[in-house]
Amino acid sequence: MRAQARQLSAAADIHSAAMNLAGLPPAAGRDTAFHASLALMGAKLPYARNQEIYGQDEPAEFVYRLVSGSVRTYKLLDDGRRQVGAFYLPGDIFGLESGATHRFAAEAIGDTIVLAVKRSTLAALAQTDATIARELWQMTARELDHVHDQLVLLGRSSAQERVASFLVEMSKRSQSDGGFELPMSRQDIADYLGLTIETVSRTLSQMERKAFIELPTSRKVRIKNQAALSRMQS
Amino acid sequence: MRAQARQLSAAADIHSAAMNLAGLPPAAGRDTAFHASLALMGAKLPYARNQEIYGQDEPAEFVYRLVSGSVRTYKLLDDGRRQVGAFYLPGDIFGLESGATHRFAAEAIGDTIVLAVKRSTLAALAQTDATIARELWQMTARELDHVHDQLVLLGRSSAQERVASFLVEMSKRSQSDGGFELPMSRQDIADYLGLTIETVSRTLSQMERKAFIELPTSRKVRIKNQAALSRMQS
DNA sequence: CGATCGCTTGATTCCGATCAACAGGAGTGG
DNA sequence: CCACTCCTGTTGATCGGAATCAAGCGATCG
Repeated sequence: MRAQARQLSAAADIHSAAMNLAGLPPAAGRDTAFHASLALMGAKLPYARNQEIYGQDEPAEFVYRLVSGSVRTYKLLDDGRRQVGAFYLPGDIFGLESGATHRFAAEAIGDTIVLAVKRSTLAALAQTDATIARELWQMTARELDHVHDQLVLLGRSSAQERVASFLVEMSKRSQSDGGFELPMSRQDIADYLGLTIETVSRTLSQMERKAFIELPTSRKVRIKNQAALSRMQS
Repeated sequence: MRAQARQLSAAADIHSAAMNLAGLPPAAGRDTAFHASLALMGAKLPYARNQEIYGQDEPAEFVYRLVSGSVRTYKLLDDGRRQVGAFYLPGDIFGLESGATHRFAAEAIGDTIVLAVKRSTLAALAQTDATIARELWQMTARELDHVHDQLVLLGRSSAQERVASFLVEMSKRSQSDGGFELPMSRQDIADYLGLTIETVSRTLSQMERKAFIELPTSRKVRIKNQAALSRMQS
């Protein structure tokens, strides 16, 4: 994070606001005043595969908008067990905290570019602009909704249901026609769903055997029977 | 909820602001401007044991502060599986949503009294008062933190770890010296921890046999070895 | 071309679920 | 007051789904 801080200052100097706006994919509900502000104020930062963006319990200095690549957030237990909190795809905001520190660590899954904005800047904006304040709140509330769904998944669902839900979620978020790419490994998926890699792998194979999905490569998924998959979610 | 709406209007007429402020137990971090406003504007509402306060996906018209009794929020799956999202104790706020509807249902566990405040009132306040806006956001963020911990519990912890965490959490929140009361049933605990009643019961018995806790009655817990319990949490 | 990494598949184990029985209260009505 | 039922919780026996242990298979890369 020390090296990153240096990078950030450099990037802020180099990139103009206009440049930072470029290349962002359109996404529903994302063309808000808040998002616009983010783009105007942010500095582009590159992260390599598996590089830490911030650590658990680190001061939350920046908020991030994912430009390209993908990100996972997670908590680690002493004995190495890991719980992935969320995956972020291009256009997503992450690292937004109301408190002082990040409760989850964040890592780039593949090579990734993010737009980083100082939290203090947003806080100042929110102080005078009720719209910004509301959008910050809504963003946290949306995360809460998502994690609430995850609760049901982890607490009361079978392996099949978890994997089905995961595929449906990823499919939706990738607005893909004819298959989508999974940026994360089987281990990432397992740690997200509270399963083991073996169970995830087996369940996917099983779904392929039933012709609900197709796996041209291990990272590429094509849903062949959306209805069946949706029914599996429960 | 139809009957309750009538009750609310009546209560708002009857109870004065001063009356509503009475009898609230002091709680850390709760003497905020927001809480004060809540008390001033709220109407007291009584709910009987197991009575619904609001349903899942119902419009979020009110925000609640628990005066006495206790509340559980939960999601229900088609086949009857239930995931309890949280338990609320006197002094806690619940039912706060940023979106239009409640994502979890809420029920009184025992006989309960709540203070209900119109969401629109808070929204109006937040529009002009950045402090209120920030407190609403923080409240949602605190829920998010809690649910994040719950994620790790449900995704990556053993039955023993879950029950130990639950006891430690309840103990803290009940600021009890010499044991505390569990307002909720074994089924409630099981649905909160993603376990079955049998497993919860067995695990508690086991902890009692190891002399980590004492169970004078099934609803009363006394922690005899805090250190051991904390170590079990993982 | 050997080595490593990510993934899949098979065999076995084990933790928690399920099925089942029973005990202790609380509430009800005779 | 007792007899009854209902409800909640505990405990035992068995089962099953996912974890664990283990092996092997490409693909990628130095």
